[in-house]
Amino acid sequence: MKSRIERQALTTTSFALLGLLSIKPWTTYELAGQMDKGLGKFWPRARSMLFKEPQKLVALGLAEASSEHVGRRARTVYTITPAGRLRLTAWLSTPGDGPVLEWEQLVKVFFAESGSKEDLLATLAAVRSWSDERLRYQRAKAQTYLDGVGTFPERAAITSLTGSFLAEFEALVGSWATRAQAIVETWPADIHDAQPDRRIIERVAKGTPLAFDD
Amino acid sequence: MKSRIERQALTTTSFALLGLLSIKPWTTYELAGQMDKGLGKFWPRARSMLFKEPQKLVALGLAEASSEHVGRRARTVYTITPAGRLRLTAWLSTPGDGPVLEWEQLVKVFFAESGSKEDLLATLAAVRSWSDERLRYQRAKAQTYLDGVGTFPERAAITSLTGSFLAEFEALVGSWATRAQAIVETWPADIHDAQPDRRIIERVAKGTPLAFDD
DNA sequence: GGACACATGTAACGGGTTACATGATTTC
DNA sequence: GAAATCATGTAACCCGTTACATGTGTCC
Repeated sequence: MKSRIERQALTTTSFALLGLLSIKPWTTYELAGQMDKGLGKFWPRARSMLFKEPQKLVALGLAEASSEHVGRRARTVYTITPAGRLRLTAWLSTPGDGPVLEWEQLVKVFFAESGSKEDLLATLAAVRSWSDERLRYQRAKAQTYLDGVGTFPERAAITSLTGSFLAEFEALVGSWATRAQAIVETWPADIHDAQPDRRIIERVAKGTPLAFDD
Repeated sequence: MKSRIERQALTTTSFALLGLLSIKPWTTYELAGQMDKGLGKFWPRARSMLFKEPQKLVALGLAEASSEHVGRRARTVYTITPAGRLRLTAWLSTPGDGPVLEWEQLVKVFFAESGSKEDLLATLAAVRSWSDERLRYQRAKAQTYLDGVGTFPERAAITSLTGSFLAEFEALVGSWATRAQAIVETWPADIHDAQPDRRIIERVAKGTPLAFDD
């Protein structure tokens, strides 16, 4: 009979951490930083997860923990084991799930008829701000690579793929919001009376390059 | 001292259900169907949630439940109350969270160096399939509106906004995958040796219209 | 030497998932 | 009339969150 820990299946979160460890050893705090900067943009998890998960990896022999000291306070550094690398490689050869989007603001847009036109415009403005801020960050990060001061230059081939997706996604969110704002402006105060823009529906139906134009 | 139920704050999931009820009364099963078709694309939840949440709404007086019978089996129909409408309207005037993306396949791309080039190309091919399938669905749905047989024609002004975002997002995912495939093809078998494409990084840094071109 | 940001965790709770169970309806 | 599919739920489990607690450098 297997112990509890052994039975637990590894989650995508486990592999995300294992993947980071495959790059170099990290303290838990550094791991959290990586989550904010890169990985967390497409696999977001709370900080506290990053304290629990590595312990599971250690219990399974996929990582090792070592204690360091800062003053009289301890901290833990995690290192991947050969077994961990094998497990990670095996995982990469299995199919993964497609993108899952969770967007509260869009839920509010979807039910906008129960609110005022101003509410809807305010939500769209917030969407634009979100996009602007994210893009500012993403651009700055790309610039560090051009300046030769990027964090992991040896990984730039890969991270430019994921990074460019993120930038395009954030740009799409922003340009969609701008277009939506322009459309909603033309609507009457009572959203129930708004008429659909047939051109938009046609573009979706035809699959014509839904574009960043205008 | 308040009872447990009263104290529980409503979640976005609660409001999503309340929003659906604001359109018309539904059985739980129909609610689940709506999740698959529309809302679930940007607020995905398991079916079982849709049985628990409405009970909370009823306990708070925001909805009412009535029992119908099909054969000797009972089913529940939920209807929104005036208090429920007020609550929904109030919610719409508060700010919402920005998009949250969770994408396991992109995690696999991010750690592709630990796997083979074939693994990476397989993942990218799966991304394309995902995009193709979703777009097929989205296009068909848009076509029903052009044909005048859409489910809620009176809501078309709103749903064409959310629907066009979804279509553009799915198209972006697909075109990104295609471009990534082309780039990865040029890489050596050992991904560690791959050289970054400087043009991509420049485009992100400049914020130049990251486009669907090529 | 007080304030404040940075660093390092723990504990409890609950939203959400997977798995299970079973009744109706249609198909052939 | 068996099989497959649609319809309607329940229950247990756990991943992930929020809230809490406390140590360490640094700025002025």
